[in-house]
Amino acid sequence: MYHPRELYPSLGTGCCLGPPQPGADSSFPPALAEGYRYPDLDTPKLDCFLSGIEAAPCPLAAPPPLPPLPPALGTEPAPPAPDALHSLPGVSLSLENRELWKEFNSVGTEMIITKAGRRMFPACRISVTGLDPEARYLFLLDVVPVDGARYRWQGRRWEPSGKAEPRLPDRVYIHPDSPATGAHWMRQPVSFHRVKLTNSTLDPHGHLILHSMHKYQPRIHLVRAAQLCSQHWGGVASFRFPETTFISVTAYQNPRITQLKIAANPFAKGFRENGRNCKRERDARVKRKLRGPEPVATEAYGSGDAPGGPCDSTLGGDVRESDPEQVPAPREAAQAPAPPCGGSSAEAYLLHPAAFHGAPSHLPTRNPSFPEAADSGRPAPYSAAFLELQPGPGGSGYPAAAPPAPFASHFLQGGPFPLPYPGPGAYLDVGSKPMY
DNA sequence: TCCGCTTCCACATTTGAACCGT
DNA sequence: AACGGTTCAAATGTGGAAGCGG
Repeated sequence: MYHPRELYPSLGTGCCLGPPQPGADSSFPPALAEGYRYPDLDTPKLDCFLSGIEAAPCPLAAPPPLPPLPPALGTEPAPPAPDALHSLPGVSLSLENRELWKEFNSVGTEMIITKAGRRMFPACRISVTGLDPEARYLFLLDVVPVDGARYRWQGRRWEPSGKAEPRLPDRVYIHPDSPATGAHWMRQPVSFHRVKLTNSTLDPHGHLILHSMHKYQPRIHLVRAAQLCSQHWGGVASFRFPETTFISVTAYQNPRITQLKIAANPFAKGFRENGRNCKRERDARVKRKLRGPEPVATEAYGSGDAPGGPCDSTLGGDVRESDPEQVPAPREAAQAPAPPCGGSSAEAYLLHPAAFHGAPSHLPTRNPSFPEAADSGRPAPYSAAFLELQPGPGGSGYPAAAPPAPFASHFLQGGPFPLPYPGPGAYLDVGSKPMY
């Protein structure tokens, strides 16, 4: 485990990362800050994100660089701990399903992206320790490009193939339990399994927008927030797990990844060797179609789960069955009274309909009046909309496909703040990168 | 025009939430 | 209120067609 103070000694111990406080000096050019603002929003409406966050004693003007990302996929064993940028002393995160991620990473993880949005699998499943049980925090996730290259599958491995596409607006997924107390977050693992990835630059749902055939790195951000709404800032911790690096694709390139996904993802059960959608079954269906209707005999295979049958699974691994991510908890678990974050892992997230999917389309965007959540840790059942920040007239100054910058850079660079708070489970655009 | 790469879409199947009746 | 069955939306990878550029 890397301690943040070791990674970022420049932060010191008394410095919190945060937006410029009222009256505080900031090196952020006012003109540039202006570029982040919504022309159609009244300033007071912006006061709804990260409100009540405790004042940072020492806002920083420039972000410290993250350590270099790992080299090519699968070429080097991932370090056992996340890299972190962090002003929350003592807080540490660990990747719950790290073994599964490592398995994918050893092959070269690929994530499907579609216009409608596709979930990540494996999902980031995090356990956190060291939080103040009484304080409240937000959990965020974003995905940043690893390098400035576009990749191509060369039959056996991924290789850089030219320059990356211009970087898209950054969007941040806000965990629907946010904000919740430290005790709440530490009670059980925090799952981001409902995060969706899309390649649609005009995506209206707020999914995280990625380019196909590019390498990305998910990051987890923890923000201390005393209340839901405030103009103050209480510290941030950003983590990334090198083994979660992936290449976005619109169709799987590496058949080994396909096999792993089918074997590990319960929704792909039908494609396993004993599934009715396995290749053998599909071929048989095609033949039956060509020959015309005839008595269907597929039931002879039974449920497909019977051991020793003609389609015995050879992929259903031990890891998968023991991994809570692949094995949904019994339905009773979801029905039983559970703590807000889900006494039984991800099941609790099912208590927050639509929240993980970002903002429902019928909800107004840029909701300025997100309901104050009582300290029950239970967020409102619906999220507000995501927000999209366009580059301002001053220009962002970011090169296309720039190397990943710390999430906190948005704040560290002095603005814009406060960000509009789109509500838990929604996505927040903090992008300042030119789209084209 | 051809070819290769990439994207898109319909499809069958599985899962789980919602609904309804008992 | 609890339970069980049914329905339906959402999720999965597949495979072929379409689009695009060299």
